[in-house]
Amino acid sequence: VKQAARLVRERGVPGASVNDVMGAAGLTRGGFYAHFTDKTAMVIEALAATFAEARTNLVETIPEEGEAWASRAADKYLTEAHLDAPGRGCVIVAAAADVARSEPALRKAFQQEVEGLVALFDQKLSDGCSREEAVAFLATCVGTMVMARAVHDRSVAREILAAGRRAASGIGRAKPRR
Amino acid sequence: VKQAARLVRERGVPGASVNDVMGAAGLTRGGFYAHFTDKTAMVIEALAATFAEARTNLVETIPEEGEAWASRAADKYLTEAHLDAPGRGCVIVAAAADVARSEPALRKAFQQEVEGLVALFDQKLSDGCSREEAVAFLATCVGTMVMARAVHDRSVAREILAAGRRAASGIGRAKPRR
DNA sequence: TGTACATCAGTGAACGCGCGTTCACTGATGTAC
DNA sequence: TGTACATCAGTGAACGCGCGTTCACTGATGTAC
Repeated sequence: VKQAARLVRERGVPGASVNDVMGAAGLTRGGFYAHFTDKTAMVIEALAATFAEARTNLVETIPEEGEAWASRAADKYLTEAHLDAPGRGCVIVAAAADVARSEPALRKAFQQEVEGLVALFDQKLSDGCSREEAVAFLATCVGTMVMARAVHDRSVAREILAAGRRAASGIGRAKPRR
Repeated sequence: VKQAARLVRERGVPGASVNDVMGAAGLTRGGFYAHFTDKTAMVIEALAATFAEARTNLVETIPEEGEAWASRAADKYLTEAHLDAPGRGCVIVAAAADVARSEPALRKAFQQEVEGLVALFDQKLSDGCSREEAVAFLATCVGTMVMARAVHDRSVAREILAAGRRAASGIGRAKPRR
């Protein structure tokens, strides 16, 4: 029944209506409250599922560490395939702006998931890098995808993705001494 | 009548209802179509107004160039004041995800505005920097603010802002030689 | 093995509400003569 | 200067629609005896 995860990513939190989620699961609207207390509860469960997916895709699947990890993760995340498949992509890109306008319960759940992801990133970047760089890596990836999705022409989207890939890849790199 | 600009940034595109915009302007719902052909047309005008604001705040107001500009612009953009005042803040943060799900006309207008802003950033970064770095600068700032807004605790938001500030400030910097 | 009953996921109609848009209208303004 | 008329921003009721949620219900399942 977590078609919710797909619809939240495709259409945002307000766009993922109870009707449509239940319909996508082959059920009718009324039965919803046998599974969730609330629409918010559904969104929170969808967050958990999609962040788990992200952990698998970006951390468990990429064996490298440090700079090499950052480079491979950025290359995997900032692709046209990801651009074109929001329903199977990053939930932060799709829903963070909605979460920002939502009730504290949802924001709390979101924060917890983000912190978990940052902790994993930090571990991967490890040597010589701080949590700060893990956060910056995530923010750069998210910002890049948000902008690439919003733009009209494919060529412009590609330019944005390329710029983001370069910037994010460099984050694990030892800092210039100056 | 561009209270629209404020409401789009506070509540997103679907959240800025025709009723509320007209109400905020002291008018009633029916008169809307004497000013705009469409809700989309209103959003497009709101975009134009808010991007103009951004150009003033981040380019015209900051005389420095190159690395110093990036540093000052990031410090100005990634503040708690901006975090707390979405209605007077960056429209990309508030609405890019909505634009990504909207009709081509809106996406086209958004793209044009983004390109204008990137061109200005590029000019400011000028020596030794490419358009690519102007794009990365913008993406990093946007991603940072999006995440900082969505998180629940002030302390976490502050951490994210600080990380973004550091990453964005470094973007005008001469690259390490390696 | 066979009957009686409790459980509970799922149904579908209904609720009150806000949305974007339309439409016949009002009433102040400005021009024409 | 004074009357007649066109313009058009703004009004407020109405439209069809989809939203989240509720509620009495159905019907398959599993347990108790």
